[in-house]
Amino acid sequence: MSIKEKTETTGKGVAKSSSSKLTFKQRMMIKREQLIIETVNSLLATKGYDAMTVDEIADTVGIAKASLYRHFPSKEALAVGALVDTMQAGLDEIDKINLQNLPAIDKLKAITQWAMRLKLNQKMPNLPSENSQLREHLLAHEKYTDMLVVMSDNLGEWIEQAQQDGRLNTELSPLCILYTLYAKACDPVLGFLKSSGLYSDDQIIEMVTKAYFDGVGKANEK
Amino acid sequence: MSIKEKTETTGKGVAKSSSSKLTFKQRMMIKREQLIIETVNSLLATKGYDAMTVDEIADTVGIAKASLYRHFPSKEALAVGALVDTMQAGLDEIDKINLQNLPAIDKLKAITQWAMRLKLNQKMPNLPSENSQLREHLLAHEKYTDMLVVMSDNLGEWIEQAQQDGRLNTELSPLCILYTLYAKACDPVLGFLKSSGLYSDDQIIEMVTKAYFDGVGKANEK
DNA sequence: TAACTTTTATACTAATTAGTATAAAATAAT
DNA sequence: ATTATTTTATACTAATTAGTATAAAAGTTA
Repeated sequence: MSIKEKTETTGKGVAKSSSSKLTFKQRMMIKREQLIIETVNSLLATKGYDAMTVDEIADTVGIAKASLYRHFPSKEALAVGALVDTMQAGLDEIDKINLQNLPAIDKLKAITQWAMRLKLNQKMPNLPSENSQLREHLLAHEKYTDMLVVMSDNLGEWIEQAQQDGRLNTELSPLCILYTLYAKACDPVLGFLKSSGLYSDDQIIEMVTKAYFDGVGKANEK
Repeated sequence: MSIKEKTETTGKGVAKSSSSKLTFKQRMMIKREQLIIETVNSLLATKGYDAMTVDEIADTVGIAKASLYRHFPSKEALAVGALVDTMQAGLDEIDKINLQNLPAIDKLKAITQWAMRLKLNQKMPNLPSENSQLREHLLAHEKYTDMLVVMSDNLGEWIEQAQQDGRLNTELSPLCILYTLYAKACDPVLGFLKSSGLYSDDQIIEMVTKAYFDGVGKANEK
């Protein structure tokens, strides 16, 4: 590889390189990297990290394994890349929601439903289990933890605002609400309801949203 | 092994053998099998099926691997055994709750909290992910699916009763409520809140119960 | 004590899989 | 057309791990 046109990718984001004009090759590189990330996310969503194999990723993307390792140096880097990508998508969505002038409670509903739709479409990677190697790596990955902090800060503001607006249960600590919100992104209920075949995706999202915000108990004589 | 005192175990439950009088050896066998199951459940709770190794199980229990394979013929059988055991514990708990004369809504709260406490104590095995081999095996295992049906029937009755009592949200289908209830048994929120170090187990259970039944939204001006 | 059974430690196998090496094929650039 | 670069297919390695074989040690029964 010649030095003068080093493509500088491997999950670090080609888009951020100095020159804003990209060569055709670089654009292809980005495109393929996106395809890889999507594939990994889908596999993480359906099989989980351990059961997902690198050969499988390469086959699904439709490139050789060697080419895969040209983008990402290891299986873990692939997974971290996918998780970072999903996190970035979440941050982008938060920005988008912030542009609209909604009450905080509706912002919270919007981001929750965005995450649930991702999960329903099997694009939301499963969280690595508590003792996994991946978990450690992820929490050691500065970019990821930074994004997590930014996201938590944003959501935290919404939560506190919604509580001040009297639209969120003030008996629950903001932290507790934050965590339950994150949990919606990996709620197995969505998959259960989907596989029952009784409901459309929209119906499922509506039901679970209602259950989450209004509770399953009867307090809803609005 | 002599035929006349074949111990007849490997997860099928020694207790059900013809003679009600058990030899010392048989009782030891049962005791050890319980220890194995507990260990597997704990490992399934913390690491998940894929990351759990058979050598690890043997080491943790404190017996040789060969002895482990005398009880269970495979790693999958170990996991299924553990899951069946947890399911049985749930059914037992349901029976216990049914003996008390509680309103259906309180029965539902009781079983939910029982499951959450198990999860908090890392005794609740993680559900196998959607595409896993284990999932298939589990759903092919008649005993397990039978138990699942019995449990669902029981919980379903409670749910419908609670709805008739006007204590459960009737806008949600019983199926939806059933699934959200099952999901509480593997809710990552419990682990998050615990690792925050801010709350006791009881506080966590109280918070999550409140969030679940009353909702995070503000409808609770009782 | 002697015969028998079970457990253990150890070492093995066979399969899987992350990651690498390499040479041929394909693609791009001059 | 020729040269340089990238991709691919293939085969390899080293590590892990489920499951088995075996012989010695421990324990049980007569």
